[in-house]
This record gives sequence, C-alpha cells and structure tokens, in this order.
Amino acid sequence: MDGFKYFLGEVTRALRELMAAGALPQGLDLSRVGVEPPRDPSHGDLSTNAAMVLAKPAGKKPIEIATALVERLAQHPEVTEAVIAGPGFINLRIADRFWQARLGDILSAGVDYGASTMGAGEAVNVEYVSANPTGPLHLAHARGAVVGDALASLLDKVGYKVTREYYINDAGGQVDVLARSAYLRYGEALGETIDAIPEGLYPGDYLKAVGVALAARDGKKWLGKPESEWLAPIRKFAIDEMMKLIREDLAALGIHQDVFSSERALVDSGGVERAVGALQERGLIYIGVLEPPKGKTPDDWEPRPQTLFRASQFGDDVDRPLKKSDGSWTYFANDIANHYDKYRRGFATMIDIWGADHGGYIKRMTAAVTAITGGKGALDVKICQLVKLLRDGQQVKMSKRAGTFVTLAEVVEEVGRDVVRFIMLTRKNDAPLDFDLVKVQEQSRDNPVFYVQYAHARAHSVLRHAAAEYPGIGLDAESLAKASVQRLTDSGELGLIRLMAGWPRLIESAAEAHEPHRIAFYLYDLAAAFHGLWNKGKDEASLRFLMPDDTALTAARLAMVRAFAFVIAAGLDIFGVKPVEEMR
RNA sequence: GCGCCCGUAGCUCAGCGGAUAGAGCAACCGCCUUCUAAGCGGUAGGUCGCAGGUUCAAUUCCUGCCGGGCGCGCCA
Repeated sequence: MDGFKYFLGEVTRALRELMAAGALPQGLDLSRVGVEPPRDPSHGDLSTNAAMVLAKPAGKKPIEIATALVERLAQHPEVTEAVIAGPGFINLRIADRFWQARLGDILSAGVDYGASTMGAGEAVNVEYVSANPTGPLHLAHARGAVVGDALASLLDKVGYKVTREYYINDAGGQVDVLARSAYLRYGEALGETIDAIPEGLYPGDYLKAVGVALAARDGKKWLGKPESEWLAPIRKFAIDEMMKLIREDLAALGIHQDVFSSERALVDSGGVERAVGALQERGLIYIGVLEPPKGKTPDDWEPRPQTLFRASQFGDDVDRPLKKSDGSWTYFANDIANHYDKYRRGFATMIDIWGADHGGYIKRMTAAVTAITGGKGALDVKICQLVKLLRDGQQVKMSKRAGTFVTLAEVVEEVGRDVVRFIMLTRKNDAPLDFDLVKVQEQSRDNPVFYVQYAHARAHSVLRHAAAEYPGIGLDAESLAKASVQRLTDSGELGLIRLMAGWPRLIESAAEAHEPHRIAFYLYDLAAAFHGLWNKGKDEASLRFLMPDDTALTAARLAMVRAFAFVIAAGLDIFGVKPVEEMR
C-alpha cells in the first residue's frame, strides 16, 4: 500500500462527505488536493493543503474548511492527531502501527515494492544513444545511454509498456566519410602505405580492424576501383562493424535495446515521402523563402525558395526547411519520418534522449510530432549535458587528434559498470556532471555509489550474523513479516520506516517527471537513515539490530533490515546496478 | 541578434506552488583506541542572480534585465 495515496483517498472521502452533508458546495474539483510529508517532521507525519486549495472555489475561509475536515479526519482510527497550522494546513499524526504495517507490504513485495499500475500498460518509446555509427562510444554517450535506460526501467516499473530504441543514423554524409576512412584502412591492410589520414576522414585506430576484416572478406577486389563502385558496399560493411562495436560498448554497460531502427531503411522504404505527405495533407507544407538567421548569416547565404514545414504554428520560432539545395531531404525531414514511423508503430508517447548540442532542435521536433499526429502524439526530449571527466580533481583533456580520447569502454574497464551507471544518474539530466575517476571509487560518505552499496552490504551482513547467531529466527521475508514490528518505536526506526513508505510515492513522481535522478538522491537519503541507525546502536546498545536477550525484538529489527535491503535493491534495479551483499 | 539550459551556503549540488530553504564536502568544537564493517555528534554558514507580475501562498509559474553554457538553412 502507498500510505500517502491511502490518506489522500481518506482526505478525499472526508471532503466528499462534507459535500454530501452540505458543508461544502457540490462538485468541487479536488484534483489539486494533495497529501505529502511536511518538510519539518515536527509538524506531523502528513500534511494536506485541502483547505487552502478549496477555499476560493468553495467560497469559504480556509479555517472553516479545515475545521470541518479536521473533525472528520480525527475520527479515523489511524489518525492520532489532526491539527490546523499556519495559513490552513492540516497536519496529521499517524499511528505508529500504520507505518510499522508497511514493513509487511515491503516484505511481501520484495524488490517489486513500489511497482504500480500508473502507466496502465500504455506503450512508450524511449529512444536513446542513437550515436552515429562512425566509432566507439565515448563518455558523453554513456550518460544518455544510462539516463535513457534507467528512465525506461522506471516507466516499466510504474506500468508502462516500454520499448527501448536505437535509431541508427546510417543515411547521411558522415557514414560516407566512414566508408572512405575504412577504404583507406582497407588499402593499408593490403600493404599500401598511409602517410597521414587526409583532412576530413576519421583517423581513429579502431578502423584498422575494419580494413583488415574487409581485406579478409573481399581480398583486393576494390583496389584501384572508382569510389562509385565501392562506396555503398564498404559503407554497409563499415556501418555493420561500427554497430557491432557500439553494441559491445552498450553491453559493457549492461544496456540492451529492443529495437535498432535504420534511417537508411526508413528512407529507402519511402518513409520520408510518407511523413511529408501526411504533413502536406494537413496543409502544413509550402514553398517559401526564409530570412537568414539574424546576427549570423552564413557566407554563402542566398535567399531561395524551399520546401518548408509550418513549424511556427506549433510553437517553433520559424518554419523549417525539409529539403537541401540538391533536392535531397534534410536530416530534419528524415527525423520527422522516424517519429512518424514510431507513431505508426503504436507509440503516442515518445521520449528522446539527446546530447546538449542538439538542444536547438527540440522545438521543431516536438512541433513536428504534434503536427503530424494531429495532436494525438507527444514527444518529450530530455537533454543530457556534458560530462566533465576528472582524475583526482584534474580535468582529463580529451582530444581525438592528440589520441587522448577517452572511450566509454575504457572508463567501464577502469571503474566498473555499476559505478558508471550510478554516477551518471546523480545529477539532473540537464545539469553538467563531473565524473572523477578517483572519487567515484573512494570509500567515503561523499561517494554516493559506495555509500548506498555499503548500506545494502551492511544490511546483508546483519542478516548473515543473525543466521549464525539466531538459528531460531526464520530470515526469509515471509517469516520476518510475522515479527512483532510494533516493538520498533525508536524515532530512528520509525523515521527509516516512513522513508521506506515513501518509496512508491517517490517512484511515481520520478516517473511522471521523467527524472530518474531523483531515485539516486532518495537512495542516498535512505542509506543515510540506515547508517544513522547503525551508529546509534553503537552508542546505545539497546538499539542494536541483534539483541541477544530478546529474540522477538531482534526479529522485528531484522524485518526492518530485510525491508530496507529490498528497497535499496529495488532502486538499484531501476538503475541497472547490482546491489552488493559484501564490500571488498 | 534570436532560441534553449543554468544561476540556491566557501565548494559540489538537492528541493512534484506550500510553513523556519536542505544534504555532502570544506571550516570550527567535541567524542571514539571499538566493535555489527571503512568513524560519530554538534556549531556556524543564505537578500534562493536582480526587478516586476500572477497566487491565499513563489526558490518553484510568467515577463524584463544581469551573468555563464550550448545552438542557430544546404552536419547528423
């Protein structure tokens, strides 16, 4: 049970009763009524804004409504105190037994605790990474990868039917460059000498293997042939190799996407014509001339009539071109086709994870989705800011040219997949992130990965000790659920339990906001509460989890410890991080 | 020039329109030589960039400034 949701229901019920009794006008909109924990715990366990929110529509003073509401709520068997405070808040104190009973919920749900039906099985498409298939992933890609993957898990947890998608940009000029770079390495593999990689081609060593593999497959058949003959086949070969590489990088992070869609396949199958046609039918395409961008006119700017999409009707600043001067489609046109295709595959809700450098394209893309779906589809774009890589406080300079380019694989190799995943989620997606290769491996309180993992390991350590010292206590969740949890009365214990009771609420709000990072902060707070209890037990022996003379109390505390481990594990599970049971 | 993001304690950052704005680190003051496992407790530190507006209520929403980052037909 979500205790907060339960009491919101109780408050709503009381308000309906007041309406029925004529104390409040009929048909009030109760959607803005909320129940939440007060910021200051001394105000009670729960707080509702009902009286303040309803004062105006009901035409009554907040105090009047609050007084009537308090009278009803005070009768609830689990409410031990209901008082009016401040400008009209109603603060409720809830019986300890109500919170203690939540341990039973957690123990019976295990790591599924917090799962909900909020999404009602609605299909959601989360597209992330979608890097050009021209090389290995680097650290910036990792952030988008982790954020997208965690967000997908989060939405899955609250009942959406999630598809994880990678859109392969295999149709533009960059993959032609890849093909030419691979051709060069192919020649090299067959004994040709390369002095320097010509300007404009990819210099990376990772292409040497591609050249070797291509030579092994095709022998010398492309040597001395014109580009028009080898470009397409070598391009395909190189893209496939790059996607293998990228999938390996993603797998190293524990990321496995459901769908890899190809831009080229979409274009070849007429997807762009289909999408542009759909816009045309809605009268949203026209031929016109754009003004040059103010303050930054390109040198070769010339006013020219072009095919434009009426993006400005849907919140964008100007209308956007769909065709390049050579008559081919712009990337934007292709991307409209991509999103239209997703919509036609049954996704009304789409989420894209993009790098910060694409921020300028959000408006036009969301505009296009709204336009082409007639308002039935919606796109939410999450931008991932840059990751600054540090080593013990010193910035690691990255330059492709200087060969000091740090790949995702190298970072995973050095610090581990779980650390990368967790750290990437310790900041809001649109805030820059410092990633310090040394600090993330420190064993201290200011390293959140360690702190959270350690709490989980500590909980399991307690359970292991218990197994050795209290053979009479069943340590499985089912047995622990029968423990005398009413004996957990210390403020620290009840605080920890209340915090755990807030997990379902936290997870729903994080899912609603598409903000998985909130879970990281929650886990840190939860771990802090647990470590705090532990330390309290150091000073006061009566608060230790394992009480030699009191098996019943020990069982109750073990129930709490077990539940705690479940909640941490549930959170880490969404992050794709493996909870450790022992520190080494 | 325009658009988007950001501006909260010395530092790094939390904070679904709610009450006296929080955490970690650093600083200062104590405690712990012990056991359940990498220390613990406390103090201090703020005009939430500035100015308006909406609201019963604004750090939160809107507008305008200031400061920082990113982007700005024919790259993807």
